[in-house]
This record gives sequence, structure tokens and C-alpha cells, in this order.
Amino acid sequence: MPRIIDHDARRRQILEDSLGLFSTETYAGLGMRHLAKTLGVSTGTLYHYFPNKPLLFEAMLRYLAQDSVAKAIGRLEPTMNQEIRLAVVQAFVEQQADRIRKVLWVAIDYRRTAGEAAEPLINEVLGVYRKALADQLTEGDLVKAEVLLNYVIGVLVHSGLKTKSGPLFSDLGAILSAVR
Amino acid sequence: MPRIIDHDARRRQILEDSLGLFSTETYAGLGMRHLAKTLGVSTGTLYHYFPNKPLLFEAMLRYLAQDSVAKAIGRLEPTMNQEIRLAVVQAFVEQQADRIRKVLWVAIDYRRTAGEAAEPLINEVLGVYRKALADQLTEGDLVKAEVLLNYVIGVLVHSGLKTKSGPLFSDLGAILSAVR
Amino acid sequence: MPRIIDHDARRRQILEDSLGLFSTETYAGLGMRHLAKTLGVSTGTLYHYFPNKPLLFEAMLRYLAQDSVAKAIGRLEPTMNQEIRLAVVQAFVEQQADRIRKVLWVAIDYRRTAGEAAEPLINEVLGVYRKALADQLTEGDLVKAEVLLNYVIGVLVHSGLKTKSGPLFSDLGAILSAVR
Amino acid sequence: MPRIIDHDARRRQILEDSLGLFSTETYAGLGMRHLAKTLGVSTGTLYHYFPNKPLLFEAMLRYLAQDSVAKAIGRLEPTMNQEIRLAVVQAFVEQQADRIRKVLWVAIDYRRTAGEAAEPLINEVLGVYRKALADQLTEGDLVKAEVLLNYVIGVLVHSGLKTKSGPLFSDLGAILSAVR
DNA sequence: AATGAATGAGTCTTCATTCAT
DNA sequence: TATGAATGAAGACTCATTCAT
Repeated sequence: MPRIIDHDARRRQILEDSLGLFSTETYAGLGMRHLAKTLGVSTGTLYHYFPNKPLLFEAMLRYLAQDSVAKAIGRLEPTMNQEIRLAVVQAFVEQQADRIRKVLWVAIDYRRTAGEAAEPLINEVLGVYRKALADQLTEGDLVKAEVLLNYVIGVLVHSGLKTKSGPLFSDLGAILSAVR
Repeated sequence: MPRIIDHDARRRQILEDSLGLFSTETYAGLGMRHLAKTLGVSTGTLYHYFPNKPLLFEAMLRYLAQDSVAKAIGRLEPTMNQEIRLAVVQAFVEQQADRIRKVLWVAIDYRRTAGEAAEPLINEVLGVYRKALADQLTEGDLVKAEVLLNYVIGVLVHSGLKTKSGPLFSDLGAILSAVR
Repeated sequence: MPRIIDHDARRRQILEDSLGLFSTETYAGLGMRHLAKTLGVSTGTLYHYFPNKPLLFEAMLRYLAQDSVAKAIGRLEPTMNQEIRLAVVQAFVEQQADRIRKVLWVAIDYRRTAGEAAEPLINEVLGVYRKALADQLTEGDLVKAEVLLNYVIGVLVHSGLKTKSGPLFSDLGAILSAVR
Repeated sequence: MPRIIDHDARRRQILEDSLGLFSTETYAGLGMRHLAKTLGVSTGTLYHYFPNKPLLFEAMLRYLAQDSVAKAIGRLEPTMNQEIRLAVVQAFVEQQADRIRKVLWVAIDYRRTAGEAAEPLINEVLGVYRKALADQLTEGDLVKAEVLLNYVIGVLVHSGLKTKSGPLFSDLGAILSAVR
């Protein structure tokens, strides 16, 4: 049954295309009709692939988080030493800043909107990031990875608030060595 | 002769009381009717004091930002040395974390909702924070203040996403020294 | 009690000033708050002089109709012959077209809004006009006055609908002679 | 496959059914909720067929004007001479007076409400009437058609203001000959 | 699989009116 | 006399969702 593959691909495409809107507008501020129109489908189609708005939103966040971490890890190779890994991750985050920030906006939105119910998914997503940072940059040290995550989040949020900003991570190395 | 009512005081009170709701719900997710009911007034009264929802929201953000910085600076005294100042600010942010994070949520919301139009106010608010940090903690160095601001924002956002978190700033000193 | 005079003068002033707004906006489209603001008074003041919106509206229509007929008759003198009278009335209506049309707009509005209840006042107003035309122009013939009134109303309404219009009554003489 | 519904027919039906209400109530005085309820549909459905109130109003005026002229012309045949044509038009207007007056009320309302923006549509509508009168009754003379239009408008407005009125156009022939 | 017509409660905002001062 | 603070229903319009086709 090859139809299944089409179905899933279509689903993913909808989620991927939704990010742009869901990061410009808030969850509550973006209507299903508006979303459908922008994606070029009918509302009926949207409801064919997702049972309702919250679950569409949730699916999007989960898909994006997994996707963005996968892409980052894909850039690292076992032969790289610590210093190079840092540079690679730094370059990746800097280059993908817009997209990652969108995921962050969506995550914050979800946390505020869903309240307690948001915990499992949010923790899952944060865990993935923290683990990735620990594995790749802090030799498995989760505490240091936490500090690093703090800083990266701060830079992305702060630069997202400001209108214009220069290079994002001029001091990431210093921060990392500070917690070593 | 009109009723004797302190218009400005009433206005401030409404803004102060609104923060709680505007940080639980999103800007788009919080209805004026719901807000009015929670504040114990009619929607008409809300519109008597503020011309519309965006301007009420904006006024709230401005009021809160100024208020929170003022309170922080109020804790510092000229005789304190650098180390003590750091400890005081750290303690203040830690203690007021919930409130400051609410302001942050609101600011992020405003930035996403208002888009380009949000720039002046957001820059004004960020400038106030950056200046305060530079004056009080980094001997006037704005670049270092920026790094510090990044980290504080990151910690507040990150801890706001997680369900539970321990002490927030165990490493603030290290971060600060790293950029010295 | 000279206060009475002030009170009535103020009342008339409000009615006079209201015409501009009530002819631009519809009765239903013009709010009391908007009216008050434009007149430079508080809503409370408006309600001090008039018990409610319909009665304010009605008072305005009555005042304006009486006023405009009085002004027209004031221009005619007993010594004038039929031809001159026609020219004078024609010139008067042409010159005062904007104001008379406003009264007409208001009257139509009132008729549609108030329904059956509008009859007494509307008939009173129309009667005043018809009588004036009969007395001054048709030697007392009410039927002919009716035809004339039809035509004048038609010209005012038609020219009010069009964007630009030349002289209004080029054919009034012919019309009048046609019904003689 | 979508539901099989003739979108345009439904649209026209809504416009046709709206005239009754829009001539009883003013544009500003008639709420969309009230209109929907009277038409037996939901407000959502109204907005499914028309983007907003002004455009619904405008569409109605355009539809009615075209429709009423078409019906009038449909009564005339090439073989009729001038005199018979006059009688036919007179009879038509007299018989359809209520409906035509409703269109007139709506047009006046639209002109006052939309201001400058109303010009194109109003001129279009007046042009259609003027052309029809010229073609059918004044042998192409637009000036005479204008006079006739003035009088017809005047009669309809005047009779609409009065409570009761006899035959409307006892003197139309005289008027027409007066301008010949 | 996909459409778009349909709903009615919801959105923000304005309404006419009252009344303490 | 005059003010403007206060109300809650109603204004135009959008919402998430359902379902016949």
C-alpha cells in the first residue's frame, strides 16, 4: 500500500509549511482558515490530516524539533575534535538561527498555551537538545550542556527581539571554557 | 463637577492587574471580555482607559519594564563593590524570576504580534536593561552587559519552558568572569 | 428668570450645530458620543438638554424645517408680482440648496427610522412647505404647489446623488407654466 | 467533490431578499445579525457570500438598479409610439413605485454613507436610468430626460415621505410637454 | 482524498444611557 | 449646569469545526 507513504509525506509537508505562519502569528492568532488559504488547501483538507488545531500545532513542534536536531548532528563526524565540533555547532546554529528561533517561538507559545499538558513534549524536545549538546560538546557533562543551552537560547531570544544584530556567538567559546 | 477619580492611578492599576492574565494567555489568546471580567470591570471601562487592545498591551509592557528595572536598581547602593552588586542583582532576578519572565513572555509576544512596529518599544526596553547591567555590573562595558543579558534571558526562558528547575544562576559569576 | 433664555439658546445652538453631522452620517450611524465630541461638550450635557437620541433628532428636524421656511418667506415682499416671486424663490432654493438638502436627508431618515410615528412631524413640515409655495407662487392652488414641491424635491435629491451638477432649476419656469 | 450549490444564484437570492430590510431600516441601522436572522441563515453564511457589509450593500444596490431598469425596458416594444411609451412607463413606475422607491432609499443611503467612494456606482445607476428615459421617451434628448428623472425622483421621494397619496403621476404628460 | 458551504459562539469595539460628583 | 466614569448589550466580523458531496 504505497498510499500510506503519500499520506505521510503530505502530512510532513503541511507541518513544514506551517512553521512560517505559526512563527509570524501566535498559535491563538493564527486561524485554521488563514493557515489553509496560505498553504493553498481547503480547511477540509487540513482536518483530513489532523484532527484539530492543538494536535496540528503539537505535531508541528515535535516534527520540527526532531528535524532540527537531526540536521545539526548530521554535520558532526566522529573524527572531529572538541574545538572543531564547537565551531561546527556554532556555525550551524548561526546559519540556522532563523529556523531554530522559530521553533523556539513555537515552543514558548505551546508552553504558555497548553500549560501543564505541555510538559511531556517540551521536556522531550529540550532533552533532545541537551543530550545532543552533551554528547557533542561537553563530553557528556549534562550540567555544562545546560549552561550552554541557556546561553544559546538567550542569544536566539535576545537577537529575535532586537531589530538588527551582528554575529550571534562571538563569545560562545569563552562561555564554554568558563564552565569547564 | 466630574466624579473625583484619579484617572492615571486607575490606569496603572489596570495595567498591573493585567500582567497575570497576559502572561498566562497569549496576547491573541486573551479576550478583552475575559480580561475585563477578571479585573472586575466592564469592557466599556477598559476602553474608557485604553483606546484599543494593542495600545493596552503596549502600555502594559512599557509600564512593567520600567517598573521592574526601577525596583532592581533600587536595591543597589553606591557603596557596594562589584562582587556584592553581582550577588544583589543575582538574588533580585532569582527572587523576581516569575515576574521578570512574565515581562519577557509579553515582550516576545509583542515582538511577534506587532512586527516592525514593535521595534521602538522593544529597543527602549532592552536598552533600559542593558544600561542598567552595564552601569551596575560591567563598569559601563556595553558588550559585556550584552553577554550578561543574553545569559539572563536564556536562563529565564529555559527555566520557563521546563517544568521544574533548581537555583537559576549557579554559574552567573563564571559567565561574567569569562567575558571579563 | 433670564436663565431660561440661555437654556433655550443653548438648545438651539446644539440643534443647529448637529445638522452638519446628522446629514453626513445617518441617524443610526451617528453616535451620541461622537456628536458630543464634535460639538465640544460631554455626553452628559447632551442628555441635559435632550432626554434621548430620538427626541434630539426630532427636535432638530422641527427646528430646521421651521427655520428654513421662515428664511425663504422673509425674502418675499407683498409688492412683488408672480414672476419676480418665482425668481426669488428659485434663487433662494438654489443658494440654500445644500442646507435644504440636508434637511431633506434628515427628513427621509426620520421617516424611514421612525415609521408610522414619523407621520405627524413629517406632515407638519411638508405642509409648511406646500403652504408657502401655494401662498407665494401658485395663487393658493395646493395642487399646483404639490407639483412644484415634487419637482424641487426631485432636483435636490437628484443633484445630491450626483457628484457635480450645474445650475439646478433651469426649467422651473417651464414646469410651473406647464401646470398652470 | 464539493457540495453542488450554485454560488451565484444563492448570492442573488440573498441580495433580492435583503432589499426589504435595507429599505425599512437604514444601512447603519440594520445589523448583519438581524439581516441574517431574517433571511434565515447564519451570519457566517452571509460573510461566506460577501466579504463585508459595505460590499453586500453595494452589490445589492447594483443588482437592484440593473434589475429594475431591465424590467421597465422589457415592457416597451419597438412598435409603440411616443405617447404609448409614456403611458407604459408611467404605469410601470406607478405600479412598481414601492420597489423603485426602496432602491432610491438605498441609493440615498449609500451616497451619504460612502461619500466620495459612492460616486462611481451612483453615477452608473443614474446613467442607466437617464439613458433608458432618453431612449424610450425623449427621442434621445438627455437634457429632457434629466428633467423627467428629476420629476420622477421627486414624486417618489415626496410620496414616500407622506403617509398616503393618490395617483402619483397625474401631471407627467404636462411636465414632459413643458420641456419639449 | 478533497472541497467549500454552513454554523453560532467567539473576537474587538462602540452603543445609548445613567449617575455620583 | 456640567462632567466623564461606568455599564452590558449590540455592532461588524472571524473562529474552529462539521459534513454532504
